[in-house]
Amino acid sequence: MIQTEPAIDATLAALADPTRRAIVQRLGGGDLRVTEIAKPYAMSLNAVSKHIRVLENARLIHRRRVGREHILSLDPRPIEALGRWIADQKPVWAARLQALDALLQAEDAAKTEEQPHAR
Amino acid sequence: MIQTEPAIDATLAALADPTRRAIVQRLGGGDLRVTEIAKPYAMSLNAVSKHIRVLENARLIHRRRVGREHILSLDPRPIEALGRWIADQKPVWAARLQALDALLQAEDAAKTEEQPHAR
DNA sequence: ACAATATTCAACCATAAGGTTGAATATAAG
DNA sequence: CTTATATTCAACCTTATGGTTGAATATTGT
Repeated sequence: MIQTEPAIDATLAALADPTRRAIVQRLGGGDLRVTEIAKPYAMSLNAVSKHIRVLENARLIHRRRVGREHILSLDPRPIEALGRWIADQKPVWAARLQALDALLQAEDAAKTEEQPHAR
Repeated sequence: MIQTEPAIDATLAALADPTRRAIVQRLGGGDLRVTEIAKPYAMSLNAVSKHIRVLENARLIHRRRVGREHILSLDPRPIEALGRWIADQKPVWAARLQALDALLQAEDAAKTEEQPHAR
């Protein structure tokens, strides 16, 4: 049964961009305004604004308006959900890891064999 | 210091697609050939072949040719690395979660207040 | 040798993603 | 009231993504 979890889709897609992942990390240290978030980046404020919007749609950050400033807070819950998804798979993977190890060793051996006492 | 981890980029981007995530999950049960992987999907074999290529480039699966068949094995290590990345952030987020809880409660209260003893 | 099977390559298409610039909006400060 | 600040909206551009179809390649079975 092929399960499609749309929430995790958004989380993964949002985190796949390095700029956005950096923003998430910075927000781990505390709330920031849009302009503050944008400061370290070479790109335009508008581009950062868009990234923020993506993170917001993925429910990774939460926006609260205080006057003209928009203050962003990190909401770690979707990432924790992702962590749980990964943790859940772990037992399944134990067997795969072992099989893979054997496989890779065998391949390396074969590759070495390929050029017999290479000059 | 804004750290950019290109390996994690690829892992996240590869997993962000539901088809690819399903493939990863199926491979958790054991190795499969390309055609076998493609079977449950409505899309063309070619499309699946492309997805497989993406997973391969992200080092999430490993391909071994046996005659005309290409046998794919899951390599869970990049996902485990992702799990570690998430686990590493966890302590940082504890504080954020608390702050967020308070914030959301306050907002709900404000929203309820907005319509005083709504009819 | 020939046909069938397993898979990729190549070209193409539509839409999404990430970026830009310039104008609009909302609030704050002089 | 006027100006400055914070932020988004809108339009546009380029490149990436996910999909298609048709042909090519490699291997296996008859």
